[in-house]
Amino acid sequence: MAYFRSEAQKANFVQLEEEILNGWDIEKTFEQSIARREGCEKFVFVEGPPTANGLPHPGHILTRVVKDLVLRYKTMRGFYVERKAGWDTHGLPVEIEVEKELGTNSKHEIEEYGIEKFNQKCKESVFRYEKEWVNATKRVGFWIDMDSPYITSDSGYIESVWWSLKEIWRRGLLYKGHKVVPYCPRCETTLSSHEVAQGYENVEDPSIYVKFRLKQEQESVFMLAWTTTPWTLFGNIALAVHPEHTYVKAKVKVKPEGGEEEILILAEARLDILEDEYEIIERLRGKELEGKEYEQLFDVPVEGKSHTVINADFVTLEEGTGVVHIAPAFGEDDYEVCRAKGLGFSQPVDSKGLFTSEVPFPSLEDVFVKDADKHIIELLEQRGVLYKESTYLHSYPFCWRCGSPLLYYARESWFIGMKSLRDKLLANNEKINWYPEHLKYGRFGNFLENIADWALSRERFWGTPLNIWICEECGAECCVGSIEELKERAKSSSSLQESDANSDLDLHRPYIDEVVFRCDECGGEMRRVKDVIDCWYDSGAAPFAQWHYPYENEEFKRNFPANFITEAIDQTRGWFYSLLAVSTAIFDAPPYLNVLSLGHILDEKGVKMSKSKGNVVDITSIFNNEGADALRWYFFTACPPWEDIRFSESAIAERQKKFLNTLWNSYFFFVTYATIDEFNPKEKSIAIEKRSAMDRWIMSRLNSLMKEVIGSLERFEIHLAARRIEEFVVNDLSNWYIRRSRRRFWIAEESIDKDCAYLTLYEVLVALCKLLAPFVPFITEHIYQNIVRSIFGELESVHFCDYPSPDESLIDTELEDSMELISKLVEAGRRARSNAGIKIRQPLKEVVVVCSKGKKEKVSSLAGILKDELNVREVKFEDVKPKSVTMENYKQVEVDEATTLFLDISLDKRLIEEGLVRDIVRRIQGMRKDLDLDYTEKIWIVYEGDEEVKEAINRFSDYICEETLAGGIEEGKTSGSVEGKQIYGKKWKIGKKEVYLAIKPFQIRKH
RNA sequence: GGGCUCGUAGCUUAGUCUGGUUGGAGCGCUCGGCUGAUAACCGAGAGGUCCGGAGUUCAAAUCUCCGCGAGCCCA
Repeated sequence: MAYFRSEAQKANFVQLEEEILNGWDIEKTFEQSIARREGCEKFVFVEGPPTANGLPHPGHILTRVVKDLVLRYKTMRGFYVERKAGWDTHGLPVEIEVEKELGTNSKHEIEEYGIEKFNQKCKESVFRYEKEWVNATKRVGFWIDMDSPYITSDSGYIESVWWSLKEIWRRGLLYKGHKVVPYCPRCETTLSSHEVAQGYENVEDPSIYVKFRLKQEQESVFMLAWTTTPWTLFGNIALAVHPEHTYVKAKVKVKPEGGEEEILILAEARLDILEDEYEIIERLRGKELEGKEYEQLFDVPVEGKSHTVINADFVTLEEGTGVVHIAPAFGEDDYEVCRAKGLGFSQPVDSKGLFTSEVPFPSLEDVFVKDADKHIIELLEQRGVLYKESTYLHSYPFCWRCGSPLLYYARESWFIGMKSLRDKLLANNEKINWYPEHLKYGRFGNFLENIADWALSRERFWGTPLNIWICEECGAECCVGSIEELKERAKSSSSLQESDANSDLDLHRPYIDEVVFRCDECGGEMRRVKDVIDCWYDSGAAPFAQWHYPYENEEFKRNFPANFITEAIDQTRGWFYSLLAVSTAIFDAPPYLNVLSLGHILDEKGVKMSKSKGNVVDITSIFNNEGADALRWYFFTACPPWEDIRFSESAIAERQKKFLNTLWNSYFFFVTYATIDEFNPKEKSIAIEKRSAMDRWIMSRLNSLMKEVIGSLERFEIHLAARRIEEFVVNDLSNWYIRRSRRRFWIAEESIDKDCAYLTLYEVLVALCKLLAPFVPFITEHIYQNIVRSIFGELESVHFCDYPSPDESLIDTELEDSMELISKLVEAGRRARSNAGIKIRQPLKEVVVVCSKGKKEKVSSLAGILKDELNVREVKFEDVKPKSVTMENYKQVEVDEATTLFLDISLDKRLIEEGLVRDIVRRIQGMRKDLDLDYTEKIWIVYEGDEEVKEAINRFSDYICEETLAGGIEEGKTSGSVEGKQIYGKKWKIGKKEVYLAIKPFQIRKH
């Protein structure tokens, strides 16, 4: 009886994977794999929620397989690893997709279309590709619970987010201010940085040097400033100089027409921009200029203090004059520095990018700012404050949708005061392990050091509504933290809509906008701030909001902080930050303890794969051609997980050929012979120490491998673990152990040695299967089902097993070293043969190894291997080269400094005869294969040849028959058929001899 | 413009932290061999400005600085 199912020599991985997926589905293997670990120590994972309004990209697949690897590994290591899927549903990216569909171009048009209908569209759009996501997730083998995911637009989720915002508000960390944002005046919307990055173009802008006259000076003294955006001069509030740089007062020799001699102040390092002759009359530090007042350029109303020289570290000397024109309405740094210095603000531009009536020139009113540059330059000239004018080539952002130049523009915004939490952020970051490590104090740490307040609000539609109500009468603020509180406070709860799916309230706009409160202070009406919040806050709240904390809090407490999260590097300032920011603000604790940052996927040419570049490889074709295991294995072995990875279908196919095929071949070899011999691992038990050196060697290698793999995985050095396994499979197992041990499996009779070989190979395959299960879950499951579950039924899946742990007592480093030396000697011997032009099939008399006594002792027990591999009758080890070893008869090859190998290349009649016999055997084997005979099928052989051939065959007929499974070999002319059975004959040329060989299958088969 | 990371053969990469034999593999290429794991394997060969330059050192792919190129993040 055969204990294993026979396999095809050539694996069909795709079909195999589909069968496994089906099996997992039926047996609920995923669910069971978690349930079986209930009560064990938890390993907490948080899924970074993707947005399903586009197709999954290879990069998404990469993060999914890395997550899967780690979670499967931890489960096998005995942890209880729950995995809740999540969907990110809010935000501008979603709105833009819908806008494209509707053809709308501005907020105004959306409002006309109707916020209710628009948000409904967004809600639908966000799950448009859910099916594709679910399919790809399952197909690649990512085990995650997609039946009860967290969804950021669910009322429960929003309620938790509201709770957290109220916590922040109560601590006085949620405030209203201005933020300078990239803004499209035509679409009347702010753009995310991602969108801005898409639209940079090189353009020529005016480059002008403007003179600002200092007050309270005897002579005409001007600060000389440089700008490429003349229109922002109407918003000028200050001039900034660097406190430490050296500035000069330069007396310009040429008098302007009708004017007096002028003195210009600029950085000494920028003096070469002056076109006229000058004389330096004074040098001073930037510090000394601070506080000087200057005359306003144009008469624009300003609230607060203004028009003084200030100090700022961001001033550089690489371009301009070292004096920077500051307009807080139009620049981020400008805004920040003015805020910090308590300066005023002026905004002479409306939300469409047109000058308002605050500009003291009727001709400019309602003119688009970018169109006004020329006119403004003329005005400056008329006033005599334009020093110099030219043009400047630089990159400037344009709206990727409509092509309008973007304006950096101050908008009213709600902020979370992250700056005040800076030290806590840094302290919590200390508790996090970053992989790779450099991110901790590098990109991420630097970012935290310079953290700015979080601009939380968005003047948009589809998002978590900002839960702040303001009294129209007295300005009192109120922040709502739960649905209960909302209902209580609402004047008329009839305006709250029931959503159709469940009876939860729909907390989105426009319904929530209708909810009006009565002010506790003055009895007036309180209305909600119209904004929604940044969707990054939504996902940053995932650790608690996915459990609806604090309204149902048991799960959260058990799942905080996370042990592990991973996403691509671009999330450093995205999700990795938003998680830490929210968690620090609310719990003052790190939300995750280990974070693995992944590289990006590049195409074959090393260019980042992106939709806009059109170089995205279609994942489904890989699933259908190479399969998920091949894809996974490629991702794991190609490079360290944190580096960018080049990706192409051919690279995956290559990896598959190398590794998966070899693994399959090893497994196929075992199953094939185990079936022939009816080997049953359950019935055999032989202690390792009783097995051969080869067996003990592979077991030692296996246990060393386990140690290294576990070590690497604990450090997320996935590539090292995977590459080590690949080396083991290809070099140690397939190319050495199995190749060397083949003959032990072929022996027909029962023998202890054969049992040892079977048991060893079986044990290695089973352990390897478990070791590989987190990496390539399909093929390992397939192998496990056939060779383990069918025999030892207790664990139904390889993914229920414990991860193999090394048995130190089986690691024999001395044996491993000896084998390595043997392998070196084999290589050297082959080199010698190759040099001498003698093929390996030709037996030779002896090989002499000259080496130290120590080496001899180490390897002499393994000399048989060397004898076989080199096809020599005898192997000798000597301390010094014997006299009999001469240059004429021996080929000499250096192995290492202290070891030399001499191969006897002299041939006698007997050796030549043996060589001939082996050639004949080889030809017959080839013919068996031509007929596609079963490995166990017996044959008859008939031959024809000269006397020498006859003699050789006669002498070695037993050997020939044994090797070729022949019942007999006889001389004779053959043609046509013998005993009615078709005969297969062929004329061969062996060396200079012609030999005719014919074979005929036996009637009776062994099976 | 700033920060971080990366740059080794036609391609994918090891080695870089901790300086020290002749920079090591795999794929591909050329030649030879082997053949019951066979779309596998073994041997030999061609192929390197270790991105460029400078410095430190007895000694630099490795350490330092300055460039160049790529990727990401931020302006």
